[in-house]
Amino acid sequence: MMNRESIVKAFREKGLKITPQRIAIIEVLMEKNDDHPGAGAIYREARKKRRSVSLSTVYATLGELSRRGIIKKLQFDQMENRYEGNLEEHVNLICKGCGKIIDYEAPVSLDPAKVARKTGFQMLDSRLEYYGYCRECVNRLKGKGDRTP
Amino acid sequence: MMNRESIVKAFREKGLKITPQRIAIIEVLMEKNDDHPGAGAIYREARKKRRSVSLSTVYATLGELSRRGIIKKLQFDQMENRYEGNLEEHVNLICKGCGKIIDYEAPVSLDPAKVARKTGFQMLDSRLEYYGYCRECVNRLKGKGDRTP
DNA sequence: CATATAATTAGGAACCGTTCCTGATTAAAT
DNA sequence: ATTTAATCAGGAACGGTTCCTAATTATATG
Repeated sequence: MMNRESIVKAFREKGLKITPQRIAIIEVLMEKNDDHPGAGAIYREARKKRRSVSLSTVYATLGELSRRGIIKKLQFDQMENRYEGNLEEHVNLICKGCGKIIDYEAPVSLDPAKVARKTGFQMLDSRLEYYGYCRECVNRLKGKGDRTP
Repeated sequence: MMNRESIVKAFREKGLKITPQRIAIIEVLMEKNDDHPGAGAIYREARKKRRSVSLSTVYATLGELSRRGIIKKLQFDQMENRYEGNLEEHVNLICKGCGKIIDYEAPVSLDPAKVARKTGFQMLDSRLEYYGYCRECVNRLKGKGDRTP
């Protein structure tokens, strides 16, 4: 995750304006990075810092950030999309119970050159996710007679 | 991918009824397995076999099949969800140009025991995807001056 | 084969996170 | 201070998916 100054600098260099709303959103992203927050949570947190932030501004800013590769957008169908600042290749462990997302560092990347040779496919970005239950949810579901949570 | 008979058998065993609509949907899934078709495509193909298939029946049947682990539902946000019969652990190479999904067999699985020991997370199912451009789209985008497609 | 019953079907309404659209506002450069 | 291009807020629109209901149908049983 970049720090606030480097993001502001990147914004200026791209010709993007530094607005109080964007500052608030960026701060939320950094403070809540471990939570992999969704647009809704970012909106609620950003409004605590500055009341005049609209949901469309949050979406616009998150779109700008992810389009420029400053953050990564994790897209889901059943669950709202989430955002993360950790751009290193890693596995996301996603809890089906509470939605928590845990970063797990592990060397599971494919060799792009080998993939291209075998299939002609040019890899750009990856999505490595395992779904299951986090420690807390496993404990919570135990004792309820739920053998296979 | 199971064959038609084994799916029909599994249906009977679960107490699910064998209807012409379901037969049509299952046949489409087997014939178009390599396409990783979405609900819309399955609906259109199934109607060719039997006119009296509704979209809601397609969704209901696909839901039944994936809930029972007979097929796997690949969920997306921007793209319609897709379904696949290949239940072996593999990587899906997903083309941003045309939506094609290529199955790539590679040993990229994590060790569930090690993950559980380090994080307490109980892994259930995985999602290993790489996004990029397939051979055809790379060729198509070349010559358009599009250096980085 | 007739009947009872539980399950499935068709069609449309509802859902909801996300995107799009507009006029009003604001930051940045000169 | 002025100009101009970009951003903001609010709400409408979107679209794949899910939910809902009455009508239909498959299956088991005698």
